[in-house]
Amino acid sequence: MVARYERIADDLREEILAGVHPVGAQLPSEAELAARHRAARGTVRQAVAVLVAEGLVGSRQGARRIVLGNARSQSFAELHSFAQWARANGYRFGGQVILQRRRPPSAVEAARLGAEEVLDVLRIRSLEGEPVLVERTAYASWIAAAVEALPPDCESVTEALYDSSGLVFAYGEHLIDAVPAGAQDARLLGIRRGSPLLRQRRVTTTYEGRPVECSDDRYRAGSVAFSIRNSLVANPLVRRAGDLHFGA
Amino acid sequence: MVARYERIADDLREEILAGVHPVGAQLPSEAELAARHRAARGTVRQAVAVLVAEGLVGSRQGARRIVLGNARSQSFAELHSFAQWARANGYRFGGQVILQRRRPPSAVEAARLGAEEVLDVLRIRSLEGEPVLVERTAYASWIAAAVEALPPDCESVTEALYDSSGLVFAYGEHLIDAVPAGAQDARLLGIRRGSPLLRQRRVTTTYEGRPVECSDDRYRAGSVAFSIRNSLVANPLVRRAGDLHFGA
DNA sequence: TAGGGGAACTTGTACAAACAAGCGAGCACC
DNA sequence: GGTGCTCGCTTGTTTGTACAAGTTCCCCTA
Repeated sequence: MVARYERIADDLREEILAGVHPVGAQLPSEAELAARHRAARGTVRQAVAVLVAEGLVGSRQGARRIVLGNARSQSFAELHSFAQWARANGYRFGGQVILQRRRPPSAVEAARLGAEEVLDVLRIRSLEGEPVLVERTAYASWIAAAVEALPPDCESVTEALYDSSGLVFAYGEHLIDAVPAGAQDARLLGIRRGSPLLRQRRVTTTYEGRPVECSDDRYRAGSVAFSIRNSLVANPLVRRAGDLHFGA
Repeated sequence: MVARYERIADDLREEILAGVHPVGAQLPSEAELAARHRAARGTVRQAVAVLVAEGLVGSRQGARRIVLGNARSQSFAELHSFAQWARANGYRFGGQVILQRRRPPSAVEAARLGAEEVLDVLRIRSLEGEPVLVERTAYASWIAAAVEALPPDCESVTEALYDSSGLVFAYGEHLIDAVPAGAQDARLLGIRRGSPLLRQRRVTTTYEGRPVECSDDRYRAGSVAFSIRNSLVANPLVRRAGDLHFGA
């Protein structure tokens, strides 16, 4: 059973992606959408809020909403799971465990995962036949056994862990920066040492807030980029119009 | 006049940051919060939604909300404006225009800005006295004159343009990846050619959806990282495949 | 013609009420 | 002991109403 507002949001999104509402155009008013879908205004507002959060639509008090983009920007799953992202975008991809062992956690890992022992896994991932990603993940000990049970060439660890243990990765914190390739990175990716890599460090937790893994993913430059669409609305500027008449 | 739900959200955020609700702990129920603040449940829900969107709090049906983090994540202003980010974090910073000229737009810029001519500005930015950022921005012609009127060592272009023209950067689309430093990058940042740089390309528009600028910012590795906190429910960040013609 | 004043429209905030759906703890039963 | 079930609590969805606040555009006036 999908919620009413989700169906309305889906309808609207589809219209936007189909070009019914081109970029820069105005969306129908809440009242009109409410009438069209025979829903209360609150429900329509909830639907539009979804699109605003996705960055597809811009909204400000008093003016009609406008269309900001027409590309589907997608979900947590894509950001978290290389496999889900690659599959959703129709890429050929693969993965291979290079090294896997239990060891005591580093100071950072101990603080993040709160574990006495972690399962350290080194994976290499490929896209369209080319190696693009070196993944170093430390799993909390309570999930280690399930990870060890996976085949070394497991395509999607996220999905495999869900199937085998019902584990759901629900929240993540990500740090993105650039680093030069180390000796091991260079060998695994087939590039020169010191080449630029896009690094994504993350900590993932379950719904209950229990930390699951702590990972350091390094992408070959040019293979992958991160995209963000955002707006002032979520974090309003402190200044207000009115300075306008006096300022310069 | 601040909205009621914003005050409630601020209160809650403050409590979380102060450690009243430590990471992993449960938040008071909506009913309790409503009683405490003498507000309707809907208002409280709106307040909590803010924190959920910020990634501070996790929420799922049936269970009490839990605290996910105790650090504020990046705001739009911080992501958009180097100066505002640096100031908010208490860093010493500076800026200097290296080159500024009008020129015809590239194909990409023409498509994104819809202009016949752009103002091309090359800026270098420093943090704690060290040069960390090379900024190449193409401004749409309708704002070019205002940009040219700014002093070459203008600290915050965003704020200066707001003061002089009432211009507000409202929406942004950002692409983040890693690239090797070119000859000019290397010279300006005082690093070796080929060193890793964290690149943030962005297009910014006004409230009306009118494109203002198209920029290519390159950070020295190690100087800056982007941080994102997300959940299964909502997240703003998306991964994109390489070979990225910007915005296509 | 330029500018001010409104009126109509549109989104934002707040309250109240009701039901649906999921979670967790405790209880009874085997 | 453990398994399954029920019940109360909590969050999710939906509707309705009222007012506040900002935008847009037309019309009237100077």
